[in-house]
Amino acid sequence: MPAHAKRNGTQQEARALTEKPASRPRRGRPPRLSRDQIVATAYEIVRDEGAETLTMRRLAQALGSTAMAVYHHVRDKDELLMLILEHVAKDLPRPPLPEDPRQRLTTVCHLMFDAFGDNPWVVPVLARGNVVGVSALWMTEEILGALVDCGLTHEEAFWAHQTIWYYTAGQVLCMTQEPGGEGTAEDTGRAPAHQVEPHDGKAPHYPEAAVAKAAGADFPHLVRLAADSRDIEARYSYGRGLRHILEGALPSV
Amino acid sequence: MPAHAKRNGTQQEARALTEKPASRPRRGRPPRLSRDQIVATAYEIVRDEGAETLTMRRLAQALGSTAMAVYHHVRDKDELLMLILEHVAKDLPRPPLPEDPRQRLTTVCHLMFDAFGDNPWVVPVLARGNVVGVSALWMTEEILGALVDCGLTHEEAFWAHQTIWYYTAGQVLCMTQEPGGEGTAEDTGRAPAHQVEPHDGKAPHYPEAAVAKAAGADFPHLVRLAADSRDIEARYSYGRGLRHILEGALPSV
DNA sequence: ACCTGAACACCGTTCAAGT
DNA sequence: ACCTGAACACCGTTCAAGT
Repeated sequence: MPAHAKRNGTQQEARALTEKPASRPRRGRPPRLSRDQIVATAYEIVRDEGAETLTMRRLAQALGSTAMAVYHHVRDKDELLMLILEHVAKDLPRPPLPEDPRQRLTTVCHLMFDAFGDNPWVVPVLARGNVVGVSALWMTEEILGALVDCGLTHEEAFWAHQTIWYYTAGQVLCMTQEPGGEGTAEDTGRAPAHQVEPHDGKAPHYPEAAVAKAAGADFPHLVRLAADSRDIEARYSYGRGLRHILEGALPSV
Repeated sequence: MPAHAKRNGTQQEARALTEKPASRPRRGRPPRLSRDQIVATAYEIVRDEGAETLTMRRLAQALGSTAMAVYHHVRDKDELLMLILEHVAKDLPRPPLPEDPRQRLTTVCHLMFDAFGDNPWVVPVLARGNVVGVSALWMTEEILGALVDCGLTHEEAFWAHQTIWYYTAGQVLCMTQEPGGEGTAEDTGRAPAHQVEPHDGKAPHYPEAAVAKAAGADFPHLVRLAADSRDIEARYSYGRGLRHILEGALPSV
């Protein structure tokens, strides 16, 4: 008994019936799925529901097709992820950049950070390193160029770029921690067990949790920090860390 | 923290069947598995074969038991990971630290980075944020303390710590990219398809791959970098990025 | 109390077959 | 050429039962 025998009858047909130019006579069955359609739908899933909910079966269902039909257009899930990556990189805004190299630097870095903030799932994909988002390469080029224009050698520019990249990637990855599912306002009823009880409505904050755990030990700075770590963290930003890096990496004005 | 909140409400006492006379009379079957044993074995798997090979079934097999036996000692896989984390944090070296706060800072940061280098799998676990390795908390404390001793306010110290942490986490996460399986010297026979051909024996390097992909575009700095990016990268290090951050974050001497 | 085996609801992917 | 369904080799976890 196939569990999914019932189809969602009227789904999205007529969507990709763009004109066939009639030039090339195709043989065989006309395609009902296209790479672009697959990537667009996969992107919507990833954007709306997070990268971890993207499975081949889930995608197929959204396409009104089967998991294996997707494999006819895409080699495997890795390639699919790479295609989604390209899809978002392509549409990234590329505003005019300031002349001053130092301002250009911080502008591009913030563009990069914001792009990741909108698509945090790309960072783990990028960090795996076997993938290059061609359409976002201009950012790397601009950063390197601006660093050189600030007076660094090419070697120093690469090093500074590495540091900036690690910092950016690390921050995006660490910000993508909370699942934030549907249980926001409603208690799920699960016992907290060894987990620290949330201070109020929010999830346990790192310094608070740390201090609570290290009850016995003598960690004055941690304790002091835990007191108002939320406020202090609210005043931290990507720009602050970036300023530190640039002030240390660039020749002083 | 309740942790053992579900105490024995059914305190039936003093029935004597198979007396374990001497000390505490245990009832029921004597345990053949212990939490410590489970954690130690799990750590060995993770250390020797990588975090992604750790599955409950694999662990049970290494223990000569079944997957479900493990669940009697450990709530779920998340708790298991946290226990392994504690296990390695506990054995971290804690050498005497230099008096000078600035030297202390770089020393502790390098200790942290090296610890992660030996156990890169912990960074994704830590980045999920719902876990605190109590036994490694002294590093956070030392970093905060040293930053304050360098003249920062507590707020500034926290910010600098955030930047250092993001940088460190990012670098460890990005270094953990290559699977490095068994196909090192032998061609697997798979077609490279759209993937860039390795330059020599090694995996395609980021700038090389990037330039190869962006064939048409005009990216002079990237091209220039690709020429000898391997050598330049070899001269980059954690210390270099850290120095930039600290020079920008600390008051100038 | 501690452990077992079967089973559930998934996953990515291969394969042989249908149109 | 394009799509389908069944099947393989996995996952984490629940459940009822054994000792």
